[in-house]
Amino acid sequence: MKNNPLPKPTESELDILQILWEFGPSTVRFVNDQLNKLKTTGYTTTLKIMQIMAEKGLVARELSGKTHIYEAVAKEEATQLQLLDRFVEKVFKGSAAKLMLQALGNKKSSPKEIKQIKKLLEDLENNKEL
Amino acid sequence: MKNNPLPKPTESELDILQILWEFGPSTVRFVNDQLNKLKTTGYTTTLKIMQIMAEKGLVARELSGKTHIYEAVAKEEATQLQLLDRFVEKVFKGSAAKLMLQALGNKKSSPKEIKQIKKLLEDLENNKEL
DNA sequence: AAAATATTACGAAAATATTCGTAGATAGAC
DNA sequence: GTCTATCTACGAATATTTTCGTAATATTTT
Repeated sequence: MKNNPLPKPTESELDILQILWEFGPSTVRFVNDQLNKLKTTGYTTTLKIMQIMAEKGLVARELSGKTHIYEAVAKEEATQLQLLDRFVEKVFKGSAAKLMLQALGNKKSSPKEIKQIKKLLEDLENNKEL
Repeated sequence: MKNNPLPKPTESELDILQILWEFGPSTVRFVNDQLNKLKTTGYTTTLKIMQIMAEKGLVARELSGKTHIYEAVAKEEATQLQLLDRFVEKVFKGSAAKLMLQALGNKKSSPKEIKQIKKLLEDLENNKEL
């Protein structure tokens, strides 16, 4: 029994995962309709990518009548974290702090979000271990 | 006179930019040697990518004797920010706060870095505009 | 100057990702 | 049943990125 880590999704695959995360198990038709709110994509293109994702194990599918229902196997937080690690490594040479300083300094965050982050920082300061 | 925004660098291009940012203007030979500390890459491969980067405007080059000296045109902070924007959009659907919560919760940051971030957050709270 | 060494230019091959046409299968409407 | 709409499978075409072989040019060594 294989237990390989899931591969890094490509950009198109990530678009599809976002939809499956948001709406739960879906048909290709539904996913394609959602995708087309952002960019035009042919039905067979979406189908093909979802088939590839199934081969890679990023999604699972189950037959329901004549159509397949696709479900994300890659979990949202785990995938985000995997991509974040890579991104920090590649772009910020491993310095998550530098990333955050740039993100905070240049993006508007709501006061509520800022409070949330401050609280987390205090927790981090008090509790060296998390 | 053109003033187009610089294109998003590919992964290999980013590896090269990191070296030029760190060491300043360099020859292909030097960049390739540095790259080979991370992964094996043939000299002509590095040369080709740097030539493409010059076409795109990501780097500039100047002849010095027989060799070219390449220099980053894309600035480090601006490039990081450009990539960060894209990344937040694609992976976190635009929520920088969510990204930071994940990054803070899962990465170790030094106390000094945490203080730095806290200070920035206070500035953000006091001064709605930055 | 000839030989050895290092560099650039060019283009093609390989690897990866994306797009879509076409054919065949299935389900529902008539 | 037959017709129509929808879906899947398959493979090929396109696009992008990465890799590298080869030839031409220039520099250094002997």
